[in-house]
Amino acid sequence: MTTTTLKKIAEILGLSISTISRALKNHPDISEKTKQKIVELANLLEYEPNVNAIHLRSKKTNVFGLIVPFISNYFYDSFISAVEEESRKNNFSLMILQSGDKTEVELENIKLCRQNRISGLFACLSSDTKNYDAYIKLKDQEIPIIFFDKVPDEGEFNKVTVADTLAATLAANAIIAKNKKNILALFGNKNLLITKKRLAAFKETCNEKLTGIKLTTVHVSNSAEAEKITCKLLGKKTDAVFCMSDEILTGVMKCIQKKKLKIPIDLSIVSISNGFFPKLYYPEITYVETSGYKLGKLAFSSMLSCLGGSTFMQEITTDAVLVEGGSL
Amino acid sequence: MTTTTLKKIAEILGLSISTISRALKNHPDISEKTKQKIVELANLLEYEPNVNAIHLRSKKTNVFGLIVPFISNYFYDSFISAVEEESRKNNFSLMILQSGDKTEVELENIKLCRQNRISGLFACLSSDTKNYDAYIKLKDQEIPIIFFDKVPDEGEFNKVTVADTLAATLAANAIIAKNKKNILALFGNKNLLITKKRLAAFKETCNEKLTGIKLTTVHVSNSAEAEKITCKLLGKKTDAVFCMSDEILTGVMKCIQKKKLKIPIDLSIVSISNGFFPKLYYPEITYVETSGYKLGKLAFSSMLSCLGGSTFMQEITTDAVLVEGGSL
DNA sequence: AAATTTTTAGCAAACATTTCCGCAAAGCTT
DNA sequence: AAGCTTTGCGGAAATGTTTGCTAAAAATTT
Repeated sequence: MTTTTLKKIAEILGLSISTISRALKNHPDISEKTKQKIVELANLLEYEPNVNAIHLRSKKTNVFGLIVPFISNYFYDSFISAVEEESRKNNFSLMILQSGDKTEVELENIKLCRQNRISGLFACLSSDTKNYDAYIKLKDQEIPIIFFDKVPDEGEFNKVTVADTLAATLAANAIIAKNKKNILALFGNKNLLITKKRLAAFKETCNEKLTGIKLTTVHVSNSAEAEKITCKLLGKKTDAVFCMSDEILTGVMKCIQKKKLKIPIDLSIVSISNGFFPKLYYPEITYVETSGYKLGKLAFSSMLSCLGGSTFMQEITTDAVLVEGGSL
Repeated sequence: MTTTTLKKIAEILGLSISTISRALKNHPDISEKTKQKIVELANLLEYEPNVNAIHLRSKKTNVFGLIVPFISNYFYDSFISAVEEESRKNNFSLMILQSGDKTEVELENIKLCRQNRISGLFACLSSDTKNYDAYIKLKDQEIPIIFFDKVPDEGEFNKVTVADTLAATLAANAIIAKNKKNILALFGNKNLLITKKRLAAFKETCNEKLTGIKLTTVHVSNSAEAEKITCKLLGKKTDAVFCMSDEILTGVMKCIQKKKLKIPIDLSIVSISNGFFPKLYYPEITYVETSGYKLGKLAFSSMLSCLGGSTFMQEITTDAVLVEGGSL
């Protein structure tokens, strides 16, 4: 079965290609009678416009690129989910690429995006990406870029991020409000902006001198390490543990189960999270929600305003709210 | 900055477009000297072939469609991850679409795929999709389809599935080997083929008459329901719980935590799983691994052989192995 | 009835690429 | 040196769509 094209319809109806094209776009130049005939046949033959031809002619692809360290991830999959939803609603396609958190693959992905003449790019940096030339090149070609989550720490870019400072502050305040005095706080990769922000805000809010709190902070690079270090550092007097992320939370909770500690009697737990993992435990973990899904929606609307002509570069932040579980 | 095209290079060098095209493809017709000159300039101008033009001409897009109920899911995201990896390695692009487990959206997605003239489709059915006409239409257009996970229960299609029967059998055998006599087994949506297979195999392996096992089976539709029903049905004598999926496992485990049961002393747990969630708990849950990642790799190689000309329709199954945790 | 406007539809170019032909010049064989 | 082959490159068509321009036919106004 050959696919239906404008040409084919034109030949059958003895009309010109341009007439068919106009009729299907409801152009006023074509009479109602002709239009009807054409639309009918097009439906019958299940005509689908060839996007490649359209893109070629219009020099617009209506395809977005999306680069993410890993698809299979607590946070990114919900971000992707949101962007996919919006893309479909707005007649865009989505090309999703994962970098494996490696700069070299990230660069390769950017190249792929350029080859595909994407209309815009959603990008999350790999942990060790420090050079933004490839992105600047895209900008020079007037391809809008929305950075999310892990964003460049310098340069004029559009960024959407979760409310790192606010989230950490809310978490710390919640802990302080419960009069906890000996806090173990676990953070991720210390090079990441996201870590720096959360750490700074948490520390400042605890303000040890003022509150009389003893705060122990530590950096871990994955869940297993979080488990190990928690088991090691958890002292008799520790009365609260703060987890910067879901990955850390899962490690900490494994240690808690191992030590058979009663939450929240023996110990309080508070996390910053997307919201899924805290609900896995009983009692459910109290957390500050930073939603990947919301961030995705935000990123998309940001993209649309870029396409709409806005050249205003800014960093937008989602909100963060404390969700009470039973762990505090 | 305008983008570089063959035409542009041709004009600068005073050569014809076809010469440029051939040179960049290392065609023997072009002399080494000319080739070198052309390649040099192309690199300098950062020439990237326009995929739309290529696809238009070749009538091949090298784009795969992938339809999945949800991106943000225990299983599918690892499947997607594998397919994305392979696609990139093999110079294909991937268009990922989620159906929200709704047949109507699934149909819309298929339409999108047709519009984009995809070279092949990876599809997972929505729970209540019973009509395969849209897929048959694709097949008629000679677009290969690889169904995965939730596959049609009739018709000539390519399917890749996890080893449902084997997995359930392995799990049951592991439980029997430990001499458990009173098993609670939780299964998902009873309309799904995957559920039917696992249920049948599990039941058969337990063979109550022969083994003297008391088996209680129940269907739940989500994690919360799994939790509730476990809390309700878990009797004093129950010595093992089987979970058909990760989603069910998380619900069951929440109940376990609530009841403060000691695993595996008070109760044994065995699950069929992708492998991530069992490692969240302490002790880690013993599970039969059915990897979404492996399934993705399998689906992709299946797709490649379809593109290679194989018209042989078959159902392929990944293997399944028991991974010992400490819950049995 | 002639002139003008409106309606309706076709022509052709352009988007970037590939590839089948064709053709001239150079090299080769007798 | 006449015929033959090889080398190196260009012309043009084709892929499916859109759109500015043009033009015939119909409807309307003088």
